[in-house]
Amino acid sequence: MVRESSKISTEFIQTAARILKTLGHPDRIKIVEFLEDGEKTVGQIQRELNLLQPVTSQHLKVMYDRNIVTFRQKGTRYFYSLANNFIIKILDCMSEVQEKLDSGEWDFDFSKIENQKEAV
Amino acid sequence: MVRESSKISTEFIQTAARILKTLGHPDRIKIVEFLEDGEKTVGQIQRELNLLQPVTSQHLKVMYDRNIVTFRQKGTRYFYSLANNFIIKILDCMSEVQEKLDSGEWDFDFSKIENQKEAV
DNA sequence: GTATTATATATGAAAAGTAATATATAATGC
DNA sequence: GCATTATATATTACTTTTCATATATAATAC
Repeated sequence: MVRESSKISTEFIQTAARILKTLGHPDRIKIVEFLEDGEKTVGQIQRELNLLQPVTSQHLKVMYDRNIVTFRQKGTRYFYSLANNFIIKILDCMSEVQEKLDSGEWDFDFSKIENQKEAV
Repeated sequence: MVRESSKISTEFIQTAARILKTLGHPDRIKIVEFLEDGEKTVGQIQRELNLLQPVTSQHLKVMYDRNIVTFRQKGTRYFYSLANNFIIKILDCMSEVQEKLDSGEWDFDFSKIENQKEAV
């Protein structure tokens, strides 16, 4: 459970950075969390998150291009699902952190980073 | 170890997105990984990653603003260190995934997402 | 006090990401 | 075939990020 300081490979760092960056959007986190429940159509996702259809498709396309989600097509429906275990790991990680925060075991100064104007 | 599907709160999603996005840069992942070893000065980080000094400071400033790193000043030296446990969790997560990939237990199509031109 | 070292800040250009509007495509129901 | 439904793609304006160059600041060594 505790990290052994085995260096992360350069190759994996590239990939990980790409994935973390892509998941660094609230709606995309919500989408993958929703998909953890099982495959969903674009319409289901759109309604669940209250997004515009093209925006939903755009997020899914970006995530498909980066190997975060995959899909199967059935008629006019596209059923999207999570493409790999890394994503599930990240979701697990977020859940664990949320629990620690909820239980008060960890503290986190949300105010410090939210709704903050970008720098550099 | 297996995720209980307790919804992640909207508030935390905002924060998590911010953090994931910020860590979504190869050099920044390398920096936090280096910091896991203990606090480091800007110069140490710069030399370790072979970056320009202002670029190093810029990365550190962005991460400071988003509560990923913190620092103490001693003379002209700034000693940076990790600011919270969430970051360590993410590093753990990446290590675990790397191990699974190395061991062949998991497979991941790196080619699919690397050096790829952006889409929308 | 002058030079040097360590680091921060300012600025600007180029690249990437975001979100909206409009349009295309393709399957389905009638 | 025609309308409808589900989704993708194109385009564009806007915002943010990234990286480099230049400069400022402040402590230290001499």
